Amino acid sequence: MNFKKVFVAEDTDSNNFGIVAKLGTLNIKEVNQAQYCDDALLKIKKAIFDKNPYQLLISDLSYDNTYRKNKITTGETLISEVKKIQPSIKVIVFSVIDKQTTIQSLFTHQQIDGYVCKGTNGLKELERAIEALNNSQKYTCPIATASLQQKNLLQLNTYEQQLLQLLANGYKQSEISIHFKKHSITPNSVRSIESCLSKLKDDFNASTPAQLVHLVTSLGLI
Amino acid sequence: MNFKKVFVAEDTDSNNFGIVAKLGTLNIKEVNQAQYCDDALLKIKKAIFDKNPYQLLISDLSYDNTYRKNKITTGETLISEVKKIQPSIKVIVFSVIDKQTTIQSLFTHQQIDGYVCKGTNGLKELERAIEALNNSQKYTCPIATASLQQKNLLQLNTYEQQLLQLLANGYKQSEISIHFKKHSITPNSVRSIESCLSKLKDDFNASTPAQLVHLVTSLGLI
DNA sequence: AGATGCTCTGCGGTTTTCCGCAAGGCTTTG
DNA sequence: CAAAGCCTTGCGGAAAACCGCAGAGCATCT
Repeated sequence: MNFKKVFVAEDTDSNNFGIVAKLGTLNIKEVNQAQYCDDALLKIKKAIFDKNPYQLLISDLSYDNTYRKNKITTGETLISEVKKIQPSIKVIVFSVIDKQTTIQSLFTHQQIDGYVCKGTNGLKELERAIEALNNSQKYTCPIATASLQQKNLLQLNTYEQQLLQLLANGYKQSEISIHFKKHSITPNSVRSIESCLSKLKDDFNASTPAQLVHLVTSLGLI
Repeated sequence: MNFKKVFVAEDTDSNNFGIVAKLGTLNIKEVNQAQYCDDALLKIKKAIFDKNPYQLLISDLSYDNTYRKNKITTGETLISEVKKIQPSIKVIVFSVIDKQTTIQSLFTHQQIDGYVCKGTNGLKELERAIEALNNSQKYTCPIATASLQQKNLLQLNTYEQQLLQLLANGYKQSEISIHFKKHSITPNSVRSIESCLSKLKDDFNASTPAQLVHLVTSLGLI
């Protein structure tokens, strides 16, 4: 089976134009696009209604919603909504994000069929992904694969994330303790919070709370 | 004067393809491109040597240098090097970055002619920029203009940047003091460092050093 | 020259963080 | 059931950060 009708959801017009132009060279008859998730969903709905649905959705993850109020604001939500009305559609995510957790979550929770990182060879990888899907295979580009395979040493559980988030928001250890008690999150003694932070500083090779927060912030872990 | 020969330096192929395709629709005869700064400089040199130089350079700012060792790694350096060998060339920067300091610095130190932020309407803005340059005007897209016009309340001087950088790198106040003394940066007493941090926390509405570091990190100020 | 204002600096006391220690609770193991 | 192991918690002392105060140094103004 070869894709004949593909939809591209991507807000940045230079990227959008580039993807659509590339798909034009791949013997795909019909390529349409939207720069907003709401538009994308509408057009995909319309195609179903017209009994000529899209076979493949290529979607970005983050969208600029500054100048328009959109119901759907992220690629993940768009994919979820599209799958509700058309479960059979194939989905490739095309994004700059190469975070292990993000990619994993999309394959697990949204059952996407491919993940390609934008970059120097993004379009070439996208072409490979489409080929793979044509052969009923899933596809992850090399960068995404590398990310998925790396040992997740630097990953935070929910408790650690909450703790660091509060720390980053200016809470003192004693205030974090109070907050945890109020929300029944355990352990919640000041001593335990101290220990956890001490362990995290060890893990991340940080010598101060400030450095720890700097690291997890730049790594996008909180 | 209308541009006949334009060079595009942009590492992400989907963007690159999009820009080149767009320029193709704008009655520009010759458009060439590179995905690495070193290549870009080489090709621009070659064009001068062939007595058929480029009239306009459209360049990104950040380049992926993971899989190749390049001499020139940033757009700013590329522009600087290109201007050395061809001062008359016009330059438009096309980047996602919308930070006031970055944009200002490029107009001041590199004498660029236009700045366009990638985004929903990036390509349209790029077209306007080219038009403006054709009329011997400089151009900044609306997003960049907005960024330039906003009061720079949240901006750091060199001293503050250095201080916060050290803090983010795990230095204690006493260690920062020692470091400043070693590098003859004043004021360098622990008390002065305390005061400066206290003032910064006030400015940024932060109650702990950790929160302060979180804020300046997410705002991209360090 | 003296008065004024400013920043930088050191001191001392309070608050917060850090860290080892030991008691209590819970589960696992023999 | 007791022994062992692990986690949680509180305590106490050391280290670091915080903050007001006052003196020193320097430039400006009268």
